[in-house]
Amino acid sequence: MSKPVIYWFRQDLRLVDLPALIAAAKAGPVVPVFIWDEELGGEWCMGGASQWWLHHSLGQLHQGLEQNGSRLILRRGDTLKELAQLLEETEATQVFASRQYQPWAAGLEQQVRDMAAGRGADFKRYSGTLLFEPETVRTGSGTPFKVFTPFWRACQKLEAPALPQPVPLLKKPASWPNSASLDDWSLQPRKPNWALGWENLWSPGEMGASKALHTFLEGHVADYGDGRDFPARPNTSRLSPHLKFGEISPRQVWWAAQALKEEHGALGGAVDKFLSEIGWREFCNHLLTLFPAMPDRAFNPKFEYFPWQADPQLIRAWQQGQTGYPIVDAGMRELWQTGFMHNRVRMVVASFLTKHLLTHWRIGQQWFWDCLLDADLASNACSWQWVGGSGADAAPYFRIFNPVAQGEKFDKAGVYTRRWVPELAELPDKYLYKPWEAPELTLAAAGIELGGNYPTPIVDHREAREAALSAYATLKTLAV
DNA sequence: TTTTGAGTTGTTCGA
DNA sequence: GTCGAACAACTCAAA
Repeated sequence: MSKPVIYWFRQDLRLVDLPALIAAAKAGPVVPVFIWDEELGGEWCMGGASQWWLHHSLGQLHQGLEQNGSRLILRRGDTLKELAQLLEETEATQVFASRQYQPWAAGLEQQVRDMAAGRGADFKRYSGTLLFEPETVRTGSGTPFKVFTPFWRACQKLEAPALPQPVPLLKKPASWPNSASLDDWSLQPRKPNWALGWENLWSPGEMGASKALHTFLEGHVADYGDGRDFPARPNTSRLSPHLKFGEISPRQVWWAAQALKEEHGALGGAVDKFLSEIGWREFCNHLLTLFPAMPDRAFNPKFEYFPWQADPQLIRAWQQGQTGYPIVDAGMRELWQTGFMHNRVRMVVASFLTKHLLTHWRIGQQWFWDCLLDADLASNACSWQWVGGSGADAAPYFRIFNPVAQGEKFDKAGVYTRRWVPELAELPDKYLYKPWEAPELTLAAAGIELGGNYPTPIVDHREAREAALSAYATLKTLAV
C-alpha cells in the first residue's frame, strides 16, 4: 500500500471545491488533520466568538469526513511540532494545505516546507480561499491596486475563476494516528455561557453554508441593492462566518451567482452588487498581503499622527451598548448577543467610535475581533481603517455618520432598534432615535428614565462632530 | 511624461 | 419638504 499523505486543514473547513484536498486524494491515502494552535497569530489569535464557531464547524467537518469513509484527526499545540509529529507517526511523504493570507501565514508555510524537507517529505500549497491570487491582479504599470473600483474591474477581465470541484474519493490510510477530543478543547464558553441559543441562529459547517447561500440567492438577493441597507430586512447573505472558516469557497458563491444571472437576467444588477462585496473580501486580502501591518498601523501614514483619545468610560459605554444613541446601542448589543452585526450598523458604530469618541480604530478592531463570528483579519482591519479615514480608498474625513439620521433613515419603524434595545420599545417612532427630546410625559408613559434605565447621550452629536472635524483638520498641514 | 477623470456606503446648509 | 452644493484637496489609474 502506498504511503499516506497529510491534509492539513486550516481556515478551509469544507470538502467541496478544495483544490488542495483533491490533489492530496490523488497522491495517496489521506490523513485529514486539524491542529488547534491557540498561539497562532499572536495578538491576533482566534477570538472568543470565533472559537465557538470553530467548535461546531470542526464537528460538522468530522461528520462529513466520516460520511466519506474518512475521519478528522485533531491535535492541539504548536503547528510545526504537531505536523512534524504526525509525519513521524504516519510516515507520510507529503503535506497538502490551502494558502492563507494572514501576515504570519507565509512564514509558517515556509517553516512547514523546511521541516517537511528535513524529513524527506514535500509540502504542497494550493489556492482555494480567494477568487484571485494577490500576485495576479495588477495595474497597467504593474503595481497593486489601491482603489476598489478599478481593482474589481481588473479582476473581471482576468480569466474567470475555475468551476467548483466535487469532493474527491478519500482512500483510508492503513492505520489512523490518535486524535484528541474536540470537547476537551473547551472552545465553547461555559461560565458564563454567552453563546446561549446561538445554535438556533447559526448552522456552522459546509451544509449550513450551502443552505445560507441558496436561501439568499433564491429569496433575498432580488432586493439586495436597497434592502441590504436596512437592518430589519433579510436581504443580506449572512455568509461571512462561513466564508471566514472556508466552509464555502468564493468560487461556489461566484458560480452560483452567475447561474442565477443567466436564469433571471433581471436580477443581474442586484447579483453584481452582491458579488462586489465578495470583491471587497478579495480587495482586503490583497491589501493585507501588500501591507501586512494593516491590523496595526495606518495605511495612510499621516494618520499615525492623529490625536486619538482613549477615555475608558466612553469605550466601555460603546462596548456595552450604553451610549444613549439607540441605533449605536442596538448594534453593539446585537454584536454581543449574537456574534454578528448588520453591515449598515457596523458602519454607524464604527463611525461613532472613531469620530464621535475620537477613539483609535484599533480599539474597535480588537473588540470586533473578539466578538464577531466572522472576524477576518483582512476585512476587519481594512474596514476599520476605511471608516477611520486612514485606509485605502477610505471614507473622507468629513463623512461623520449622524446616529439620529441613520436610525431614522434605515430603521424608521424601529423594528431592529426596539429588538435590541427593548427598554425603548414603547417610545414613539418620533423620539426613538432622540429620546432626550421626548417630553417628560412621553418618556414616563414609555417607562423610560433617562440616566436611569436608559443613558443620556455620552456625547453631544453637534459638539462631537465639530471636535472630529477639527481633529482631522490637524492632519491637513502634515507633510508625511 | 503629462494629463485627465474618477473615487462604497454621508451630513449640513441654504435656496 | 426638496434639492444641489460644499465639505478639501488628493491620490490613483489609465490614456
